Amino acid sequence: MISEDEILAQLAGCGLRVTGARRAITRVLLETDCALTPAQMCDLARRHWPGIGLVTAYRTLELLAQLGYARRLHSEDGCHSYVRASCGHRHDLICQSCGRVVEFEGCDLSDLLQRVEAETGFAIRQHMLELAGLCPRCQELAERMAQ
Amino acid sequence: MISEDEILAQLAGCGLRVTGARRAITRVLLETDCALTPAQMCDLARRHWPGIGLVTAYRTLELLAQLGYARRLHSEDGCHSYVRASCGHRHDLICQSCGRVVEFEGCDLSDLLQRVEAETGFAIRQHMLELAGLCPRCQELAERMAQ
DNA sequence: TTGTGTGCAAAATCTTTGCACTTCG
DNA sequence: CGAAGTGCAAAGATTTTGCACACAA
Repeated sequence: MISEDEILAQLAGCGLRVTGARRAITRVLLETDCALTPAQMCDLARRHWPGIGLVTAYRTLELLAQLGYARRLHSEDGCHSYVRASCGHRHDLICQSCGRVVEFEGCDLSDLLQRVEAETGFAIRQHMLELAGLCPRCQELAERMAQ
Repeated sequence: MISEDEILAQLAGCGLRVTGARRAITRVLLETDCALTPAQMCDLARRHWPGIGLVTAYRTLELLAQLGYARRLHSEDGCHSYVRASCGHRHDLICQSCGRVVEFEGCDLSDLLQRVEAETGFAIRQHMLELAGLCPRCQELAERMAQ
C-alpha cells in the first residue's frame, strides 16, 4: 500500500503544494479501511490539522481522486464517499456489516463482455463492478451470534 | 417490456392508488431509453399531467424502484437518475454518447466471485455491475465522422 | 515575494418533511 | 366518506463559488 509520503511527494512533483490540510486528508484517507464522506474525512482530519474546513476536504478529495489515490464508492445509497485506492484498474469489495473496503484486481470479464457485445451490438469501453458481502471477521461474529 | 397498464394494475393489486401523477411518471419512465433525474422526469411528466410536483416525482420514483420497475443508475457522476427496469436480476449497459440504456441479463460472475472469495475470505452476497460503451447507432455515427 | 491553497460566508442545488387540501376507491 | 396521495412551502442536507488572507516554495 502506498504511503502518505509517497503521495505527498507525487503532489510536489506535479507542482502542487504540500500543505497541512492536504497532509491531514491524505493521512485520514490512508488510515481508514472504510469509505467516508467528505464531511467525515474533514472531522477526522481535524485531529491532525485543527481548523481544516469542509471545503478544503471536498477539494482535496477531488484532487486525490484525480491523481488516482482515492475513489468514489457507489454502494446502494451512498455515492458520496471516498476510499483509498491503489493505482491501476481495481475494484472494491465492501463488507456489508462493518463497512471495511478491500480492493481486488484481475476482474476477468472478457467472456461476459464478449457475449454482451454480441447480443447488443454495443462496443463496451468501461465497466464498473463492486462486490459486497461479509468480511472474515464479520462472518465469524455472525456465526458466534447464531449459536 | 412491461406496459404502463401492467404496472398500474400491480399498484392497484398492492392496495395502492392509481393516480394521474403516478400514471404520468410511469409513462415517462417507460417512454424513454435514458436515465433521467427526478427533476427531468417531473418536467416530462407535466406533458401528461400538468401541475405534477417535484416531490411527487421523487416519491413515485422511489415507489417504482421498490416495486422493481425502476432502478437507480450509478454512472461516474450521476447516481441520481432512474431508468426503467425489468424484473429480476439485470444489469445496465449505457451508451456513453447518446445515454441510451439497455438491459442485459445472465451475468455469470461465478468464477470471478469464487476467486475473490478464496483470495479475500469474504462471503460475497451482492454485486453491482454496469457496463458502458457505444451503442450500434453511435458507433456508426462515429465511423462516419472519422472519414 | 508570489501565487497557490485555505477558510469563511453565502449561494446554489438537491432532497426531505409537515401540513392542509384532493381525489381515488 | 375516509384514507391515501398530492402540491406547496419550508427545512435540511450537500456541494459549489467568491473573496480576502495565509503560507509553501
